[in-house]
Amino acid sequence: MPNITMQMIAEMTGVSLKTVSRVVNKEPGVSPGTREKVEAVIRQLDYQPNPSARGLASARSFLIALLYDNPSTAYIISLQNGALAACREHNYGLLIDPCDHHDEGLVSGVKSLARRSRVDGMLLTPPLCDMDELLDMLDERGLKYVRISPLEHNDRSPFVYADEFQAAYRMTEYLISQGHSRIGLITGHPHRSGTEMRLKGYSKAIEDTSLELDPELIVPGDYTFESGESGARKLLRLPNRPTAIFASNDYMASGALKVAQQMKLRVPYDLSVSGYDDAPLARRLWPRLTTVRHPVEQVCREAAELLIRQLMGETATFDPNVIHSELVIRESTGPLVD
Amino acid sequence: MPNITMQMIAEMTGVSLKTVSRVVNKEPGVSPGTREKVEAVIRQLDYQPNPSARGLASARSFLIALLYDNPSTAYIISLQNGALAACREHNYGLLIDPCDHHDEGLVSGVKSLARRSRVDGMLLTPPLCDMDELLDMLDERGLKYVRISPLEHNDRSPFVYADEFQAAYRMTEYLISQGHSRIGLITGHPHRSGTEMRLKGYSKAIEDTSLELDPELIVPGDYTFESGESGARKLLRLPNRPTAIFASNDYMASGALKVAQQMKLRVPYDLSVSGYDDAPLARRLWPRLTTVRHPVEQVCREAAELLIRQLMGETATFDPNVIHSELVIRESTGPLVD
DNA sequence: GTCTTCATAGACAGCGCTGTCAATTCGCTA
DNA sequence: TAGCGAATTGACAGCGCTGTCTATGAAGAC
Repeated sequence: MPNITMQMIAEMTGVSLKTVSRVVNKEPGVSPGTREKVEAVIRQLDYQPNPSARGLASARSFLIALLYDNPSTAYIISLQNGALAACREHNYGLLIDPCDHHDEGLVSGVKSLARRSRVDGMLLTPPLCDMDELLDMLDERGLKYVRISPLEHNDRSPFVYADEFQAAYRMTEYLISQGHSRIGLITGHPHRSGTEMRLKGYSKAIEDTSLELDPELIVPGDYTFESGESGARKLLRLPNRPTAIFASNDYMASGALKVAQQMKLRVPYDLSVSGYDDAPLARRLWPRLTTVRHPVEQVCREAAELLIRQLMGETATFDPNVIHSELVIRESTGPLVD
Repeated sequence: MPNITMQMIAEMTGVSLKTVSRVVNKEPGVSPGTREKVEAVIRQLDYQPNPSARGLASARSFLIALLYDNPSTAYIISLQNGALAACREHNYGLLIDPCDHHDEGLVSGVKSLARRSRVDGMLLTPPLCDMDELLDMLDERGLKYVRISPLEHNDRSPFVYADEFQAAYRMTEYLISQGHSRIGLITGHPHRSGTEMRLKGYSKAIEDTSLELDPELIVPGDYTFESGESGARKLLRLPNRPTAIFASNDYMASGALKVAQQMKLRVPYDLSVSGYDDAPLARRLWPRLTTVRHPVEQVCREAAELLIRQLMGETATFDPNVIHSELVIRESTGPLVD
């Protein structure tokens, strides 16, 4: 059985090729009656347009690329799932491309990808979305792109991010509501997006509740398990140690958990520990981590939607696209219990 | 600057369009001199053939799909990286498609993907590679596919797998060499590939060392953390408890670790625990897990190579493609110490 | 020197669609 | 009832390649 073509649909319906094309692409200028007739035949034969022919004739590929450089597999998979959802909806293809932002050849590598694959647009994730060199190249080539959780909320291109400030604020507020007045914070990697927003959310919540914002209680981390350990150790050795630790991600929180266990502190009775991201790990630890569900998938989905809509001709919107995060309360936090 | 086309290369070199095409596709029938001249111009202009045009003219898409249905993000990413490596080498595109093998519409979903995207071939991962219905559909449509770690090593299609039998054998042998004579095994999910090979490797190693193969020491698991916990609990409550536990994957090993800690058993001094897969988790636990590095990436890379070579016209090879695994000795195993 | 053979090269017709522009029809108005 | 603009439809020329077939020229056989 040969593949079904537009020509065949046209002949069967008794209209011209072009009219079928109009129906398939939901273009205007087709009477409702004709449209319906054509659609019926299309459904009946389960016609699928040939992407190569479409691409050749219209000088587009109906492909977008997702560029990432992140060590966390769970994060990448979430991104992908989000992007895939949007792609499926609009019948776009998704090409994935792992990058290394330390690589000198990154920009030329991406350029070469763009030339080879002829993708119509790109989704840039941290830290790639903050590399000016890369953005310059894309601008130069006229490639559309959407940034995901960029550090800079400028209007260089559309971008999407989660309300990490607000989420951190609410987490801190929650810990305070559990009776904690000395809450330690282990910050994230200084050059990563989110780090600052999480810190600011924490600080603002402390201030708003007129607790003391003790700089001793804020220790640096870098999102690794090890930095969580050392951060927690530092906090727990303080003369007046905190009764709760808010780690800026779940890996660091699990490091904190380990230290607490080593110091014979019972979590949550002697110490509350909370994380951020709701990584799979958060549910596997014991006690399970109270954390923030970082809506990575939705953020990426929204970004892909935005990109595709732009490619389909909508004018770019530079409104901030904020996705809402959610607190996940589990067993690693609670009031102090003797 | 308009895009460079074959026509332009042809004009610049003073040869015909078709000759350039021959050079680009490394077809025979071009004299070395001409070939070199054309290649020089191609390099100079950094010409990249238009995939849509190629696809349209040759009725191929130069795209392959990777289908997966697996909860482990690390596993998926490894698969992807392997497939991507092969694709990059041969200038193929990779489309990824997460599936749900419980979904009734799976087969028709994949069919629809194939029709929409026109992929030239597919990479099937467990458990999809063992769904006869799916394979039937692919055969019917004439789509080439390569199976990754299938349960059945038949010659329905080429397939690639890792030497899990051998790896489990060597792990068991290693534990015996550390002085353990009662080694518990927590098996994997009964319907998953690998499970049986790991079990058989264990059994054979025990027999070959003329130790007693005690059925009490083999407890069922299903690759989840929880089943690791309950399996370990069962083993450690045995009157004559094992001094080493070999869990069929790292999640279950981490469950065993937790139980050991709860029972105040010092790992590895009172109990050795080993896993399988070398998941990221294995390095994050304390003590770090002795495990087997499951060469997922290489397996998938090999599979993609095989598929692409087939698509490029090589006749299918049904030789078993076995990829070698490696033992990773860390701190969770060792001889007993009082 | 002619004839065959082979390696090399080019001409040409699409692949299945979209964009442009021209043709046709329809609903009204005057 | 002619006339007009808007809505609807279709004809046609490519998009940039590949596959098929034919042309050219040089080498070798006789």
